[in-house]
Amino acid sequence: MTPPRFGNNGATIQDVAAKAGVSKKTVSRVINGEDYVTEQTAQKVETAIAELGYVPNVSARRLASNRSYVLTLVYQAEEPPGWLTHVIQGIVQTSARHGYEVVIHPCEVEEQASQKSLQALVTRGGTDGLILLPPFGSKTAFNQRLFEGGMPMASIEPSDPDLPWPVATITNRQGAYDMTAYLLSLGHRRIGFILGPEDYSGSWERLDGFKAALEDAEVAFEKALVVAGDYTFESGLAQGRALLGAAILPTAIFASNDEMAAGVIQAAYELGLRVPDELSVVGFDDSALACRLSPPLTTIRQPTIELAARVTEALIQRINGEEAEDTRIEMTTSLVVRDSAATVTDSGLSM
Amino acid sequence: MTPPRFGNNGATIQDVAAKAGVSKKTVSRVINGEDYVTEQTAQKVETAIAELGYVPNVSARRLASNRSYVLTLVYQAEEPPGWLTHVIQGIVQTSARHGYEVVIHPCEVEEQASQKSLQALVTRGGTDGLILLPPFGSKTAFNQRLFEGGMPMASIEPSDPDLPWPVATITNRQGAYDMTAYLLSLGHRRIGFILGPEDYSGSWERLDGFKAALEDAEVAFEKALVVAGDYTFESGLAQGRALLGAAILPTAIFASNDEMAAGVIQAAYELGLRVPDELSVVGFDDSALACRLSPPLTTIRQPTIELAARVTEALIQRINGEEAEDTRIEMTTSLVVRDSAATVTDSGLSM
DNA sequence: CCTTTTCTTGGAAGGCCTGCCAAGGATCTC
DNA sequence: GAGATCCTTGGCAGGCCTTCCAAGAAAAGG
Repeated sequence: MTPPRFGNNGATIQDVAAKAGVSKKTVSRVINGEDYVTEQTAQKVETAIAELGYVPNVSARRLASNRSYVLTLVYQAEEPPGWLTHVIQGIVQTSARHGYEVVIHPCEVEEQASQKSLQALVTRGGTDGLILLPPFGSKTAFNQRLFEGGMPMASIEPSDPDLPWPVATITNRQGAYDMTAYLLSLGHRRIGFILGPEDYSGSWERLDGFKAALEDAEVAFEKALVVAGDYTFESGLAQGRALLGAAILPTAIFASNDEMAAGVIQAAYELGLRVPDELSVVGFDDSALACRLSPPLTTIRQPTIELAARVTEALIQRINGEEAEDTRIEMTTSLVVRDSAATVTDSGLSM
Repeated sequence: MTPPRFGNNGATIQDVAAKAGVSKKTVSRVINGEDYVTEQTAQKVETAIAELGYVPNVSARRLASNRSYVLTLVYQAEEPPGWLTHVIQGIVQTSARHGYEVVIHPCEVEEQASQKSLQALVTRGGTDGLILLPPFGSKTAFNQRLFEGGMPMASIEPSDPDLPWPVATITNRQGAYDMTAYLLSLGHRRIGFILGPEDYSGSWERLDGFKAALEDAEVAFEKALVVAGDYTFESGLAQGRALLGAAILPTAIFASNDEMAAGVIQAAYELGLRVPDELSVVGFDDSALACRLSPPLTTIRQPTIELAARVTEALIQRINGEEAEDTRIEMTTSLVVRDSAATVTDSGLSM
């Protein structure tokens, strides 16, 4: 009936204090790296800690300090972004350095339940900060309420372009511009574009970059070549089929993320179109998928781990009440040329 | 200087008790669903809780009960298994139902540091249970020590076949048998096999199933057709090249996971071999990657979410001191036929 | 009807740490 | 050299919940 115990049957702060011949409070100061402790006293305490193998009890610390030392990662359960594991890496690395743990909180979208569970997590003091992944980084009434209630939060690739909390994003527009310029340099003039979800601001930024590159190259923008996807493989497949079944065929398709690009490659495969000889296909994100496709996907790399690390840093600063240096982090993307795009050829044009 | 606060500025158990006209202890009983509370009293308490919007403070509960209500997921940081997000889903669902939160703990393998951080997590009472993903589910001295120290733990797809703690695995042998039988039914007789990491027991079980199917079909097992990979895409690519560059060509290649199968497909692509017309390629796991490849991969599905859910259930039972019903969970796999394997043809044989 | 068991509640005593305040000593200032 | 200022340490009072124990009420048993 009694629950089993583990750990902290060992030393407590009291034991360390006794061993070092100081007060609990002084030990506490040493542990937390506070000022006003003599080098000598600190030394004694450190020694005692080492000898006893003392590790502070998190629960007690949390209760006393009214902090949880927990950061919560909120993302979509069913369709997590392909870069989730990278994001986690960045967050955990940084969190660990500051003594924070990371709790994961996969949510159902549009779900009352997930709001309730998040609300509960927050009100019971279960977390010190929230990191929101798309599509949660938006100005919903719920988020607004959390923010105004003083909950530190941060977003990676937010849905809304301007949020009052720290935000980390990439140069979506420039990335799309670079990719489009690259395709143009290969001679492509009819380039299909598959848009991301309408409610992500990044989707529009990518479209924007695409348009800008066309304009700069004085290539006419054709509305018929732009179709709407939602960053899923399935939408890429469907829209790929649509683009390749239309009257005027594109010689290249720029899917605005890798998942959709994989869908396009599959659509091409179904139709017996060889990539890149007969159709160039490019993506965006440089997710794990990209180099596993055949042909390996030419795409835009985003420095996800570092992005996550930076935003975590900013969040922790905010938790500590420090004025965050950068409340809007923007990291630059880079073009990764692999094999899925090639110079436009006759066969491509004549199809 | 003072850290910001959020939440639990609201009601405490004391407030609820006052409002309901009972003692704190009685409220506690209601919250924890203990016996010996009248329906009527419980009702009063419930009402008070609802009206005050009371949520118990986790830190206090943790300190008092000497439990953390946290489960920790341990996995490899650099090369997380492709089914990680599914595992997380299963774990979180089940944990949430039991009031547990899930902390992620990506580790470096072979790293003193990760052991230290895990040890710290454990001794300071930061977690009630560990869920180990490969390659951590093994009989290392460190794990043994944790286990003997009374730390509840569980493994998914363990490296060692017999562990003293609960283990969840799939029918690796049967799955590989089924796949091989399927390939044989398509007429393949020279089937290449790419093995997983040597120190995973699952790798050998899969090889075992492969051999058994050959034997049952009275097809000679050729050692030269078995090569060693390590479940990474890169190893699949390398070994795919090796198999396809050898003197006697296989008509099909069975990569023992999807990542490696993707590598083989890429190797075939490089050589201009059409899959499945000239070479059949199959995988194992039915990871997200499988249906995104072109052609979509024929593979073996493992019910990852449910597997994770079941093992989490078992772990929580153990934490609660209940004798776990099943200490070894084995779930059955199923063949998923897509397009990457086809009947063996002349072209394949004559290559 | 009284004793024994079962149910239902309450009270006190912590869990281990940190925040706040105070106090003594050292250092500085003019 | 006396007062002001800083540094360094300690003590106490919680934080909010649970565990343990006790006690009264109700039910059961003889």
